Amino acid sequence: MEPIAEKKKAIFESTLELVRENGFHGTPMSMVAKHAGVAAGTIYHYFESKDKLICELFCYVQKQVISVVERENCQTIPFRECFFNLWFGLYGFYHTNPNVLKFFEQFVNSPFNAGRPSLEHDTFHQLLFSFFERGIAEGHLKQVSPKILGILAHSNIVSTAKIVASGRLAFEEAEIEQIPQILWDGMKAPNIT
Amino acid sequence: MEPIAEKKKAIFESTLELVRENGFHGTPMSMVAKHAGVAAGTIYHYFESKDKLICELFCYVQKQVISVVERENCQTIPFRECFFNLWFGLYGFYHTNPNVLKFFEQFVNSPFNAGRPSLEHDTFHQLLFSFFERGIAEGHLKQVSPKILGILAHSNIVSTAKIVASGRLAFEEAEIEQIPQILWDGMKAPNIT
Amino acid sequence: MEPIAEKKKAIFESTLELVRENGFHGTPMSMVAKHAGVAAGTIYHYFESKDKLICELFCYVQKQVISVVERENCQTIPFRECFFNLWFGLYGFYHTNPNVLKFFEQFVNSPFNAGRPSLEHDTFHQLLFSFFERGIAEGHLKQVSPKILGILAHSNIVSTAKIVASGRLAFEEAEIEQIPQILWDGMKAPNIT
Amino acid sequence: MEPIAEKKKAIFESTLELVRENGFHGTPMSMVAKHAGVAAGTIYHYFESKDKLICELFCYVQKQVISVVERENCQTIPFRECFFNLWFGLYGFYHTNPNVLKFFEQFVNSPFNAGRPSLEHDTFHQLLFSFFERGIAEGHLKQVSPKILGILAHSNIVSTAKIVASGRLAFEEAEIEQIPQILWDGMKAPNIT
DNA sequence: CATGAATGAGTATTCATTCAT
DNA sequence: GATGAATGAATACTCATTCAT
Repeated sequence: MEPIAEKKKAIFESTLELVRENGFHGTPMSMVAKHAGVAAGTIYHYFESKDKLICELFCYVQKQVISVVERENCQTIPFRECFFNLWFGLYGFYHTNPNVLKFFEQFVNSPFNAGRPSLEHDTFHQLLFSFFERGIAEGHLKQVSPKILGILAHSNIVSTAKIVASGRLAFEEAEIEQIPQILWDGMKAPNIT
Repeated sequence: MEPIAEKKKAIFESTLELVRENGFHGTPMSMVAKHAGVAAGTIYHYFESKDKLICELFCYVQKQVISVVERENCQTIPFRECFFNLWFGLYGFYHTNPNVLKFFEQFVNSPFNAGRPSLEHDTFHQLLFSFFERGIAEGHLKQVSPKILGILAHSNIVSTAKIVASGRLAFEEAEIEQIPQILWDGMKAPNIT
Repeated sequence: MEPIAEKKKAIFESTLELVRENGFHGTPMSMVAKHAGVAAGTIYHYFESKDKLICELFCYVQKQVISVVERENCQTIPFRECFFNLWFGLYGFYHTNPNVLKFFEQFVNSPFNAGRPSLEHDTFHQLLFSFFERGIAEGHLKQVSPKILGILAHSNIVSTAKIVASGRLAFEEAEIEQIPQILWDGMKAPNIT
Repeated sequence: MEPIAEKKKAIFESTLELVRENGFHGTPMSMVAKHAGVAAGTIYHYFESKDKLICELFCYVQKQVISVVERENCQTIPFRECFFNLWFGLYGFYHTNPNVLKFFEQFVNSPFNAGRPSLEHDTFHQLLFSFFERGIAEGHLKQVSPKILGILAHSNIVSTAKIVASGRLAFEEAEIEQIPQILWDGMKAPNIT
């Protein structure tokens, strides 16, 4: 896998930042070009259109999220510990990369997201689902569709990161740590601690 | 409270539907006008700009959500039952009004949402937070910030409704019913059933 | 001649004031309506269009100017005195009615002025020209076309009033009084004082 | 001083001509674009808005007028001769460039002219005023504020050019030549010819 | 007479995209 | 590859005018 061209990366990062601040519509190609230090036309060497740029950026960013999941999802570690690692791993990633978080949320709720494959066929969700399958199979979790558990867990992480990032609700560190606990208590099989 | 003018309502409803399908940017005023059966200029009698239209629509729609919360949040009913009523009430509302759900999500993640008041000062969240305060005070829930519980519960409802509405994951009715149970189990105080 | 209807006059005066501040284009009918305290539709009872309103206003205002000329242009008074009376009469009128001055200037230089009759057939200029005809006939003025003298005198008055009104050049009262003297010295026949 | 870009000049000239015929408001950007042979968007590469275009055009045109004054205002030529050169120089310029004359008059009386510097700080008027200062200092002119003389002289030239251009008063060449003479006779010191 | 909601053609401006250099 | 001037379709918004009440 060849490393991403210097300029291509600059375009990605600029778009990410600008979309966070201004939204898709508030981010003209000319603005991306200027911020990335390239000419407007240059963007069209790397991306055939603005839509394509946005979609490729989504994939680029999703790969980062996937690598977080892959890092934390370790079969040799006890499931409970793994669950918390995953929660904090993803939360930490979104917390450290608020641009990504904001871009993701905008993308998911935009018409861009229309043509995407069903969740079953998307690597990120496959990983997520299989993680919860393990938990169920090993008897740690309730007998509930792993897909449901995956969605709930991820939305829980995302909404925590969003609310912290928005700064519209003051939180203490300690309070945040209670959140994955709540999630675990809700999902865990009755006989598990 | 005077009833909303006929045309104003038509504009609201058209916007809601069109924004769902096309997003903010994909919904020109001319399209709203045509769909609502009014002239383009007429919209500007009721709303001073597109931005204002969007923001007022948000308020209009949020009032509907608030009325759902008010309906279900009944002090005389045992808290546990009330919790499930609230969950299903909101879920049902979003499920029946997918336009609202989609509009909300787009709005919340858009630059429009910038100038809004902090969550503490918004009626919907106040109601939500006070509901969970009651649960904590009565000893049904864990000793966790009611704000956190409110946000988690609402994001749980929204993501459930979203995933069902997206049709990108097949669900059975019965599976959905497990979700508020998971949430309850996670939030409830240790000694409560 | 019936007196002008109450509302018609209010519309005239509002237009005069608003056009002075904002120009023709910057003065929508709705703004005139509001300022005059009438409904937008009402204006169309009195004037068939905005263009007509502007043109009628020009006539309305020109009558005021004409009455100034008629007042000062007195055959029984010596010409020289009459000349200075006329100069100060018109200057005083424009100075006291800066709205009129500004409106006039805008009108004269606008496309509205296109369809107007040649100066020979316009009452104001007829009066002006005949005043200077007298001065020439009586031997007070140079043997120059009275039309030229009329135009020069009026433009002299107008530019004096404009520069004072603009406030962009500080003047003392005494300085202004020198101006008609300059004009008189320029126009008077060589042997006249 | 780099030469003005080809297209920028075409836009200037087109605007000048069209504004003369139709006024500011009657001259949409699309019309300017078509007349200048460029796309509508191109105008916005050179001028950030219609207002800016108008204001820059004013400066562009004023420079032409200034160069006429500079050409005629020659210290080595006797003042009286210089005066007539200046009068005919400016008159000739306005007569040959009726677009400029009309544009100027419209501009000066429009709201655009609001934010302009006081006359003392505008190059054109500075030149004009210093010309008359010389005349006073050398004893050719009456002891009157040079600013007043400058304004009167210029308005005299402009109104002559306007009335000729309007075609609403028939003139013979010889009659026009009497006008600067009238002006000179009015301004000159008593003992001067 | 008076109103003001409604109309819709018209306008300034933006911005994704192209292409000659 | 890289540039950025040029394009022109698309869009928010204005405002003169109409007409049902």
